Amino acid sequence: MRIATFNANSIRMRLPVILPWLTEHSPDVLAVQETKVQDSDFPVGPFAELGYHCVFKGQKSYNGVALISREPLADVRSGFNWDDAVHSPRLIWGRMGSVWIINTYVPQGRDRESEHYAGKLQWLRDFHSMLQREFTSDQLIVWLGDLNVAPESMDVYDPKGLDGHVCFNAELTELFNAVCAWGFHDVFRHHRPNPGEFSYFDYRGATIQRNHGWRIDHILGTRAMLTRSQDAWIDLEPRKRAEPKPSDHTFMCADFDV
DNA sequence: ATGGTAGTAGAACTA
Repeated sequence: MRIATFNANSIRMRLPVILPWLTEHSPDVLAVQETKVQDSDFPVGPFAELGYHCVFKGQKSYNGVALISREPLADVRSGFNWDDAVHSPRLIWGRMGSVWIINTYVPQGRDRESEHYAGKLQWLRDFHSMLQREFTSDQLIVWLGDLNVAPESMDVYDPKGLDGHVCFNAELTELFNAVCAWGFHDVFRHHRPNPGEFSYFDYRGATIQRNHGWRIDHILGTRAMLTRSQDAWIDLEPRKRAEPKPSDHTFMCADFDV
């Protein structure tokens, strides 16, 4: 089973990137964040032509998540509570056979002093509660998406200069590790232990050429998924190209013997 | 360099 994640920064603008990538890499499931489209306007047709099914929860302009899969997903839910209007465009999950796929777009937080950062921390606590309520850690579960957390110093290009950022600080790391202690392991890092591997590069400042990136997109798995994982990688090619226009994030992908 | 770029909007906002 091949599972991938991609923050599209508008799924409609990114169709020329996503559709060829699906054809080339044939993931069983692609989790997308920042679709930036309300459900009535989601571009299901182009994915159907490639044989992919879509479930999604979005809104105008901001946020929005989707799961794009070869086979239809079962037991699809979004938000912390079914169809919750506030949280749904950031959380959608479903089941593919015995494997649960949880796709999240964790709030970025804007700045440390804002209520948005406090909301980010609360969002992670609510997510933790959802895990405890809905799942057990002995299940086959993948948690992936744009988590807006760089867990370790090696996950940012300048750990000294960026320390304290809303996506890279000790308080956030502690909370993130507490959520992961429920039962999630870093599948990407397990297979790629070396520094310098990033999934996000700011549009501003030729960051991709200098490898000035962040690893804030993640593929995590319960112990049972980690032991079944075979490989994981980041595909930088779509971010490097000028055309078709890239997202500021790129694809992370993992293979599992399931 | 409190800048820079991109997307959604159709002026600011979010990232």
